[in-house]
Amino acid sequence: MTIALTLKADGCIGCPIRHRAICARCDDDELSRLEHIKHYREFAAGEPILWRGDDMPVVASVVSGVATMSQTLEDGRRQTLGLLLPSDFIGRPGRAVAVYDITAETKVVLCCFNRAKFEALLVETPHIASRMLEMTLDELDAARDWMLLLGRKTAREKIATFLALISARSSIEDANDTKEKHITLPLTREAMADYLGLTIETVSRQFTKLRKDGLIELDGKRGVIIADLDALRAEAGQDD
Amino acid sequence: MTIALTLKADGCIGCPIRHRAICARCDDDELSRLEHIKHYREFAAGEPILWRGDDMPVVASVVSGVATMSQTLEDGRRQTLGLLLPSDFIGRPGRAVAVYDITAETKVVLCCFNRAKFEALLVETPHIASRMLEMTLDELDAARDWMLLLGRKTAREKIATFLALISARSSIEDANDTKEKHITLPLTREAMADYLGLTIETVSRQFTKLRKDGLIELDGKRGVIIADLDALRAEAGQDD
DNA sequence: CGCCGACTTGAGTCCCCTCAACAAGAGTGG
DNA sequence: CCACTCTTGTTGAGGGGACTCAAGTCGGCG
Repeated sequence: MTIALTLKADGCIGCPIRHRAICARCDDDELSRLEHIKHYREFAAGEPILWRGDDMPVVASVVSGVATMSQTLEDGRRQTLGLLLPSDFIGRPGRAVAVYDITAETKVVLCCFNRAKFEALLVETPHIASRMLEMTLDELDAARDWMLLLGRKTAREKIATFLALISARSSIEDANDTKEKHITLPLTREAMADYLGLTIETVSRQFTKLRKDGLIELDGKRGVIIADLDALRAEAGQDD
Repeated sequence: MTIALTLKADGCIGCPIRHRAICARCDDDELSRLEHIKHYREFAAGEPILWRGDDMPVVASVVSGVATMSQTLEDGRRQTLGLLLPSDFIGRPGRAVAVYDITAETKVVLCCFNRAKFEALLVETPHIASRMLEMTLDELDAARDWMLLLGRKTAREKIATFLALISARSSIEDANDTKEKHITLPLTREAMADYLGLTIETVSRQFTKLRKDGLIELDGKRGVIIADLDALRAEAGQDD
């Protein structure tokens, strides 16, 4: 809710997501135009960022932290539709009202753009429009891959897939590629269950089983040491 | 495999998907440029259109018929990722190799464009690029809605959702809005099972149960009479 | 007529869910 | 420092919904 003061001078140069986000292909001129309509917002872990039905005066890029996008049935059954990691985009051009809930799972910093002004830029600057299309197509592929997991994979395969995913994601940041890999889960058991289409108890049981089978070790609530990444990937049930 | 001769003179004017497909916003000039790089292809019911790993020299719009996009695990478990109905787009700009299988479920006619030439048009004509982005965002929403179904809905809710979907889709074409609504399923039981993340037996059993509960009547293998659409929608488990 | 594919129905099993109790921290305040 | 609470996670027992395996039905077609 408070303005983030963590990014020095708020400059796009030196921004951690400068080369991966919606602005990735912008030249200096385009970047300065974006810079004029942007502002940062920060959310605490667990804080709702957006509810379905809310007005969306802004679109945004995730600068740091992890958020989730989810959808809920009348009786409370919830399905997380995707993780929102640094450089991911929130909001849809041309849409004034949110259709999904967005929740900060850790402390999250967003780089927000006034929606109307962003839409104008989208029309005027092909570099933003082409990047927008590319990112949307990537998200579509990710959503479709997740449909296979939700529709067809077993609980064990789901957990293994998730761990392999987090492992791959954290490799981008950490360069240390030792055999035994330590990762920090960005989600609670409940958030993982919502993401994987399981219950919290099943998630917990599968973690225990993978530990007893020697594939992983647990280090507190959020720490996981992946003892054998290849074996874990084999458990994930690859597509043909 | 054979060139379609069903569309008179192959003209875009009078094309059944002229105002819904990727070309929806094109002016006369843009349309004639598309017209120069297009050709029709026809596939029989059950025929594979594309396998994962195939080269994709073309992108295409579905002109008529129903195709499915699916993904398969090593051991054969298959998940359909989406229906491809008239006006839907096949292929991804910038991608030379297919990542999903595409199968004709009924006789299908495609309007194909050379991929390289289409990509050039995408850069040059903003009307195509903006429509492409809009269609991709719509597909992303549809995929996310389906994730809720796959992850959280019961078999009965899945079938009810599917029937309501087909009913809504066929309403666009048929104007007759009688109380008792007759629809023709575009998929076999097996294809429905793949789409809904179920087995063929469970699909069959749920159809029988809905019939015994008086919500639908069955008319041969492919015909369904929806006795009470509102009740069916209530069974579909709406989101909040 | 007989075959074939698509569909239905039945019996039994299993994976995951539900309900419940318990454990392990992390704060909080006296 | 410790008692207390609250949140988060683990583990157990039992049940149910969907799956597996198997047999039977139906309609279309050569």
